Amino acid sequence: MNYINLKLPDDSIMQVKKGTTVQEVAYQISPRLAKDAVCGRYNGDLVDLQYPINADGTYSVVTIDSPEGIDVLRHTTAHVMAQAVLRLWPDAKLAIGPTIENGFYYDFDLGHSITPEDLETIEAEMHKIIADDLPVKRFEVSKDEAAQLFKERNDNYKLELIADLDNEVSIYQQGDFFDLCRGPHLSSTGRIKAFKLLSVAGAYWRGDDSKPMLQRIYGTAFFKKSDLDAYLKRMEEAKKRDHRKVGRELELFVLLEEGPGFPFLLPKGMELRNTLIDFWREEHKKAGYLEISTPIILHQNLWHRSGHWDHYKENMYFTKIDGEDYAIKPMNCPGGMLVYKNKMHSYRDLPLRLGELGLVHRHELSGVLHGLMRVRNFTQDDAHIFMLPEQIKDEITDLIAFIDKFYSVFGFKYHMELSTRPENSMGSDEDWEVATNALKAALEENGYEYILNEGDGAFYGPKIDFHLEDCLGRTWQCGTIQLDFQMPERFDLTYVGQDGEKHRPVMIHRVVFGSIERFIGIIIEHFAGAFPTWLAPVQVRVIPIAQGHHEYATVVADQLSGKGIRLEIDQRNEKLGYKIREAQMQKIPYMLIVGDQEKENNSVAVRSREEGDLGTVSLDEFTDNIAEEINSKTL
RNA sequence: GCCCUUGUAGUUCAGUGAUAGAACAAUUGCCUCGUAAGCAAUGAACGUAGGUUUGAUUCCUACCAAGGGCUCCA
Repeated sequence: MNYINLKLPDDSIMQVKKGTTVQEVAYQISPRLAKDAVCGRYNGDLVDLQYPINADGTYSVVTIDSPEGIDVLRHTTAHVMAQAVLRLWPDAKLAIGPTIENGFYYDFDLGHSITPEDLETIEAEMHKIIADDLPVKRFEVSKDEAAQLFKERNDNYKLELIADLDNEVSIYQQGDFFDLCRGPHLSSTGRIKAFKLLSVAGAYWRGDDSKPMLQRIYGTAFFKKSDLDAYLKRMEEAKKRDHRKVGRELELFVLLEEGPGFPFLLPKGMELRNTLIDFWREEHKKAGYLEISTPIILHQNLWHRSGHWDHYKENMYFTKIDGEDYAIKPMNCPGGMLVYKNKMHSYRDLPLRLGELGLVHRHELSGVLHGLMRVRNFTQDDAHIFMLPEQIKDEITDLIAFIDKFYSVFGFKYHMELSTRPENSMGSDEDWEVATNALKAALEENGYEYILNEGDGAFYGPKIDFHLEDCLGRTWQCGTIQLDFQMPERFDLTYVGQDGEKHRPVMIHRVVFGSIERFIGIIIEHFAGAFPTWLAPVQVRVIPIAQGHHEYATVVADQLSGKGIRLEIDQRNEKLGYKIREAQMQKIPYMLIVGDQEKENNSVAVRSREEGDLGTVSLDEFTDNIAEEINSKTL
């Protein structure tokens, strides 16, 4: 009898008979482990439970509570869904069916348009397949054999996939269904306990808009019903704080048919925006920035010169003035270049930091517009920093700390990504290398962790992007630092060095919020509309109990607004409970209830949005407290 | 831009081949009120343009807009 040695995760060696399956090994370690086993990891590769181990190697069990385990479950669920779809519509052709972050999808090509109602029918069919507890089997075949199989099913998508593969191809089969798949899979369909089909959507074959449009069904699956329910509940939560819904309810902004992708900010949204901008200006002044403003419409020659005509034309809007061609700016940089060129600069002036809250317009495809998150015009909190080459690293180091300061105020966590040279870009390889290395050095020498995105840079230079994470764990790209050797070259920017000669400065483009509008959308969802007091468009609502208290309410209001506090008085002829409910729904941080007692003692009864009735304090005390809260930007 | 779904009052949602209904909001009146909805009355809508039909908000077509999706490779 042959024995083999398996190295387990705790570095111990286990001896088993040659040919023992992954499942059996797990059972020998512990029956409990075998019960929770989804598949195994043998010599680093994921393998099915039925996989027989024939040689020494490392071994570990993948269980239902690991990310890989859930992935396998979802993958098998995708196969079951494909099987159900084929039973219902035998002429369907299968494209791809991978797992994604929170579930899976499968793309189909079929004549019938799948409707949301069909999802229930498909689910019912899937439940039958699960109830039958069909064993899932793996076969390894040659490419030609595989091609033969899918030719019979007339499935040109799979044939295309097979053509791209190496010699050995694996097929998974359950009942009458088989699919091309790398695996691994659950051992049988009965192990699927909790799944749900979520939506149908169109998707191009291989994401290419010149290829046929397929029908994609999204779904998700979990090992426990309670996990599925928790996931669905989290989705509901996210829906409740959707910035489009909250923005309407709190009267922050609107999007109208008259301006698709062009948001209107309402008075309260404008308060929010102005508060953000005040904060931005204050910090930028402290950090040595000067502020400029450049025109929205500029002559087309400028855009030829900047390279936008060649690289960004598709996203730009154009207009004619006095017979000349003009363009509406999609970016602020060319205007910034002209400001720099307006006078001579000495090396002593550098780094020169020019900030601009610039309104840019970009033509985005109609199908991608989304609330404030994806729009056709937005305000960038831009800045262009001109400096000596030897100042790059320090400047970037300072910038990272600067951006960090902003995000901390909102309680956002974030991570950074470094993007390198894309196709269709400008400049020499050497410039790109120098620029990329400077960014890398600033990150690495300061001990920052980052993700590398090859080929994802801007057309004029590499960049560091900041992805912040909101309270639901979703990430949003906001800040970015982009190094640019091209623009100074194209605009022939110079400074006079110590030697009295002209030299070429290096430039950084950077934003902190990214788009002010989008940042507003993000914080709406992050705070679910319940903004910290310093940001809240209305910080206090004074609520007189009855009409006899209106006069004192005005006294209270005058004192507070004298300190710059934003407030409203609710003088409607309604009951106290009614007014409180409404203020509560408007998520106003503080309600000040004033009646006879308060009037007598020059006090206010404070009710907080979060904690309810806080009791009575003197008007002066409340004024001091809230001023301090606003000043410190307490979360 | 492309695919699917959806457009009814300020908002959320009913509904019908012939008279379009509710709740909340708004306005007005009554109640003068102590911590999440007092009572009543009133005004207010079928996205746009064609077509089918005796008759269309409803069925059909086009357009406009909104929602989901179009990177995550068997």
